[in-house]
Amino acid sequence: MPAFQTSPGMRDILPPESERWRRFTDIFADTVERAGYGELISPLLEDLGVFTRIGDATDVVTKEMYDFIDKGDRHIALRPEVTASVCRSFAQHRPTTPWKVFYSGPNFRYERPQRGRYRQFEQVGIEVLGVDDPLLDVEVIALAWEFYARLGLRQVNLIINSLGEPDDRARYVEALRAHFDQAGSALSEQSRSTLIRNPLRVLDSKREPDQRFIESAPQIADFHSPEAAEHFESVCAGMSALHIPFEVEPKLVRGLDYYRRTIFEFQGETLNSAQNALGGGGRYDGLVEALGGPSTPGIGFALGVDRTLLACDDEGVFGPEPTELDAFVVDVTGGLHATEITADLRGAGLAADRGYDNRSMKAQMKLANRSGAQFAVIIGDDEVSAGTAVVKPLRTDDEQITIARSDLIAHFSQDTTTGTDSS
RNA sequence: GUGGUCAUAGCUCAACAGGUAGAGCACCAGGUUGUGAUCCUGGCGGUUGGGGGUUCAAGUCCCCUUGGCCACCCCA
Repeated sequence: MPAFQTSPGMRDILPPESERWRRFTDIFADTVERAGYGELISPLLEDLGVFTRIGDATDVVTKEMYDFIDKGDRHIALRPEVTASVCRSFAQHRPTTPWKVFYSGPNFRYERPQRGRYRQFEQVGIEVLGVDDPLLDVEVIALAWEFYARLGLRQVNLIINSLGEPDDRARYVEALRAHFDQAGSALSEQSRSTLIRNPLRVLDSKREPDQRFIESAPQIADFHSPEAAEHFESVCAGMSALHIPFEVEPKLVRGLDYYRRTIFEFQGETLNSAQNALGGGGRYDGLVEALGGPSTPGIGFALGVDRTLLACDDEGVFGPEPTELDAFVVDVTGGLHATEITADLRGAGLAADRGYDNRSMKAQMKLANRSGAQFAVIIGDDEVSAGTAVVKPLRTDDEQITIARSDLIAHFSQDTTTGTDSS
């Protein structure tokens, strides 16, 4: 056992898995940049107050926050999510609207880790501030949908709901409270304490005794104001126009208190664990104001990288891809020639690696094979005295050839431009 | 935070009812006097997560501790 290991819920992402992570964020960035979103790079640390605005009834704020006092007596927290930071940034810089941004990076929540749930976890997401249009809701959801499609994921279920305007939501919460109060002690103990803090969340309970009360609970749709109902109808109509399959789930409430009106969640069909939420989001029209900015509508989503990748594993899509090398230089004359040749190849824009420590030819050829390189470039005493190099194909049965050292770069440049074009 | 379960070589696992640790893969070296991916041979590698206890004897039983996983909770 090593002297040190990662602390709970933290882990190293090693190659080749890390390459897949980067490709994941690259594809995400490409997807949303084509829709007019620009990247916002915001701090991992914020004033604690930025996050307490998320809502004091959410566990994310009350018990999962990593916070500390810094040397200047400021109360600082590691971000548990990014939406609040985006709104803080908007309130601080007052960019012109619509402000369409995306982000990717780590977030921190102090929870008990398990598969698909870590204390440091990666999310990608987008946020749009300053637009009330329900067709923006459609665009936002559709971009997530498109991203899943680009990864190759097929077994993803989209569920949506509307929490109504703040007043609708408040009336609904009271109705729920009254409903569950009737149940009295028949309700599970945990749900009874949840009921005091946040009646909406009782709908999330998976405990058996609660189920029949959840079944018979009032429906949010009955509390929608005409405006909220119209907004939601437009969202559904837009989704249908794009032929994106979705399901309206009246019991979907989501965890963060700032949500208003449209909310949605993507669930992985193949993930039968409790951590099946691949991503989710919704409208949070009051959040910028709560952070000291002007009254501004907002909507966005966040997608969990870990869980999405787990779903990809289950579907056998978007696997790690081995790094591609054009050449691996085997030099059994001490290594100085390999130093020159790899530098030349790399300088010409080719991908080249080499063996070290002047190991035996057999050992270096094994490395060459394992490296995934297309060709081995072999330098021995004969080649040095003749001023040549041996080029041996490693992926085909073609014969190796001997060419002049001076022709090496030209040979490879030609071969790779006419050869495998992976783009 | 609560409950359950597990922890043996770098990885995946084995070791009858307590008797002093083994395989496959990986890695290294040879078989092939310059040439990998196959095959054969050999080698490296573990104070059995850590600490304490019971016993003549503990990977195996008991307690504590650390960590993983699962469920609750919550969410990505």
